[in-house]
Amino acid sequence: MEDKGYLTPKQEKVLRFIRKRVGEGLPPTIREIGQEMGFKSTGTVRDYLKALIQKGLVKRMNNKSRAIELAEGAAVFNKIPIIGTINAGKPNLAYEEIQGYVDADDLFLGRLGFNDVFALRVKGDSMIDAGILEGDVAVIKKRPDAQNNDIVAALLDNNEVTLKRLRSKSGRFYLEAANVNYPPIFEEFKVIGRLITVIRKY
Amino acid sequence: MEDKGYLTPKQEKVLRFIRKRVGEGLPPTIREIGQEMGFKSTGTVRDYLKALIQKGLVKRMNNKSRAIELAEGAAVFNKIPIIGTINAGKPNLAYEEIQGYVDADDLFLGRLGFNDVFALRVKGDSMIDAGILEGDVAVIKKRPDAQNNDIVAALLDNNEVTLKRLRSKSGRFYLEAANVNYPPIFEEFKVIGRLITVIRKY
DNA sequence: TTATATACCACACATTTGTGTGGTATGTCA
DNA sequence: TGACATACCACACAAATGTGTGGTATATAA
Repeated sequence: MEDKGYLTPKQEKVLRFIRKRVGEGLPPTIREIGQEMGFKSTGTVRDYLKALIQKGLVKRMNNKSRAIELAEGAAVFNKIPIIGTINAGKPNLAYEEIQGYVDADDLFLGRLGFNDVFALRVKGDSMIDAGILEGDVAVIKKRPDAQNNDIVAALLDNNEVTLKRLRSKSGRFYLEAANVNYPPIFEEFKVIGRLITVIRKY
Repeated sequence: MEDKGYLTPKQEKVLRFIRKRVGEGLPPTIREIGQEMGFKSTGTVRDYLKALIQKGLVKRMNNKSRAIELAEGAAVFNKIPIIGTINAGKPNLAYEEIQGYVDADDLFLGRLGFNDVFALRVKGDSMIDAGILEGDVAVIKKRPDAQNNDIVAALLDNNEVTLKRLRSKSGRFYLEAANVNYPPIFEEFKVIGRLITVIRKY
């Protein structure tokens, strides 16, 4: 199960094909894989699938057509390359040095359930020193284990929501803006969720 | 084809089920749809599919199992609710006032092709005043129509990449950091792409 | 009344698809 | 040499799945 080990070139090619097809919305049949790979026997494809299952990259359901699922680590659709780390301070990285790939979905939400997640569009500048600007989308995970120093969405007494950093001083929690022009909030509040992602589109 | 018109409640339910299954990676068979809907005949399901195809919401390939595709406008997986606008300045919005939904994929990349897009992880603090922090993922669209004031990924003479704001002064382009501690860059450079999205995970 | 449309069911049939058994050829290890 | 693994092929069979024809019941319009 955990023996991901090395994949042979052909095993990799099979996996890539499965990924592509799953990404397109229609997993391949055994014969379709065989055709893609140039195999003339369904048995051969099954051997490859067995190997991929063995290595924990793929799951299957029996007696169901196209029922091929990418296992945890292999579910990488919507891949975009990460071409290294850009240095926003002093440039220091060569171009086109692809470090790997990220799954767009993964990058966005990770493997959270979508049920506990919602998004808010940020208005105002009270979190500007934390790099959160007006217009950004703040993705919040509900009922989380929010801790001191986390940025949280909080419900205030007047039934309004605000995004602030959760702080505690001498045992008491309060909300702190990331902007010196805004005073801390000491009134009653309830933490709705914790900020897990910020997305900004230009 | 364009007669989306209204869907009957059952047609909507069928469409929802297809969406769900496609989102899960395995489109349903005709019989699976029938079972979900309580239909006892495959013919009934085919009538419904025909209606959905007629209305331009679904596409199919013949003689292929599970070959149901969501047409353009219907492909909305990964929906997360937007519960209004959060005010990071002064709280002013009621909780649970769902404004609508966004498609996670859409939020992330919009409807761009993935081919011209890549990501960089930001290092350093030269763009901090633009709300771009160390560790953020910068999504770049290649060979774009970069204009003055756009934030761009630029290739410098020494073959290194940097993220800066593109500026022009008296007809000449240069790169400007968003941090007073960094001087503008006047040396030779080539714009690789334009910053379209910033993602930060906490 | 007839005609037409909607909303289903029954069921036979063809095709697609998955399963299972067994085979050949090649190479490696002992 | 024998034992074993890898990498394939052939092919029969069963199960899943899509297709096609025709039926019933209900409502609506002409």
